[in-house]
Amino acid sequence: MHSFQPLSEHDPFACSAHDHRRCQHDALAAAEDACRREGVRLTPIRKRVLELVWASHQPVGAYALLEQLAVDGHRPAPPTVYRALEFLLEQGLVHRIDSLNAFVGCTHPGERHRSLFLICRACGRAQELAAAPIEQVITTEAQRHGFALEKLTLEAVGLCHSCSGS
Amino acid sequence: MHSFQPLSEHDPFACSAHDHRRCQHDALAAAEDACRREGVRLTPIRKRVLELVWASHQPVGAYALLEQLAVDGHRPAPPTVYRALEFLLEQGLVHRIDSLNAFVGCTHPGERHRSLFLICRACGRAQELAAAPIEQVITTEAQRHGFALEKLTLEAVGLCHSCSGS
DNA sequence: TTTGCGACGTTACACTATAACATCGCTTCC
DNA sequence: GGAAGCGATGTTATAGTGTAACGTCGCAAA
Ligand SMILES: [Zn+2]
Ligand SMILES: [Zn+2]
Ligand SMILES: [Zn+2]
Ligand SMILES: [Zn+2]
Repeated sequence: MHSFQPLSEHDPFACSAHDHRRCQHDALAAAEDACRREGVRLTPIRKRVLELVWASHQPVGAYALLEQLAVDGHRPAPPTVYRALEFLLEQGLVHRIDSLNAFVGCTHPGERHRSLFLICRACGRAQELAAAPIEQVITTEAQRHGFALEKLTLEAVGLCHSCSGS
Repeated sequence: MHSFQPLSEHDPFACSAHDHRRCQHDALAAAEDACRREGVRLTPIRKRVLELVWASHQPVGAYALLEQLAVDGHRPAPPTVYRALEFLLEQGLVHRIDSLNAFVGCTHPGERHRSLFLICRACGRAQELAAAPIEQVITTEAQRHGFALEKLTLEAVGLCHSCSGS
């Protein structure tokens, strides 16, 4: 077996039709593995932030995370949660959604990848898709202009199948 | 002849190799046309903000615009510049770069289009490319997941040909 | 003249993010 | 053991981005 638990593939927009506890649990297990493998520390705060990010498929803002942490009894200051998020970003365990100033759990931790996010403006949920085909087109286009691509932000906003009533 | 002055096509990364006064002038002329055509008012403030956005090919933040406006003698409050930007966005005269919280002049005003932005992390300049081919791929991919796409954020960060020293 | 309306002024505030420095616990090295 | 180093977190303050709410002003329609 390889070292990462593959997260179960499912449709995050299928609201009640999936066992999200399992999403959350698997994500935490995969994160433990990834950190052990990388020799970095998934400290209690970092783990708790990741758990909160995985509370749903809706990207969540840093200050919303702070409020959730406050429920635990602590009331940490902003740098605490931003440092945890920075760590999780570096380890590829969460993604930042630029168009929302929010963070969402990565569904493919441990794999080098770029992502396209489908973000429903009604329910707020986001789905992460592998951007490989699009990445190829964009890389080619960039090269045509002599541009060396490093980072890519691909975010689509619209209506998911649940919210468009189909 | 059609009603929009087509903006001159050139490479915004070719630093000193283009007459940027002309970029700026043409953009303002095209904006005048577009607003007259739409029956909306390009007021002095709106026009001045657009002119400032077009001061370079570098996306510029709202508060940087405020500082520039202050040089004119006025010192408007934030809502003034945000309202101008909102108008310019609605009219398709500027774009917002989500990954930078900044605004840049549209090089294809009056045409329905989606854009891919190439953003150089060294010189800060951005180039707007027509995203039509990529848009097609993404729309198809979204439809496969029952997702009705409405808005698209496509932003690539890297090094432009001038800054990569070639 | 009155009414309505769009644009702008003004004040205050909400939300997002980081700089700078202190503390604490652990490991390493002597 | 004690000193030094270092990563993680605590703490305080502040920077940067964006909006709500309400008032004013000028113009045009009725
Ligand atoms: Zn789930
Ligand atoms: Zn939805
Ligand atoms: Zn130019
Ligand atoms: Zn450059």
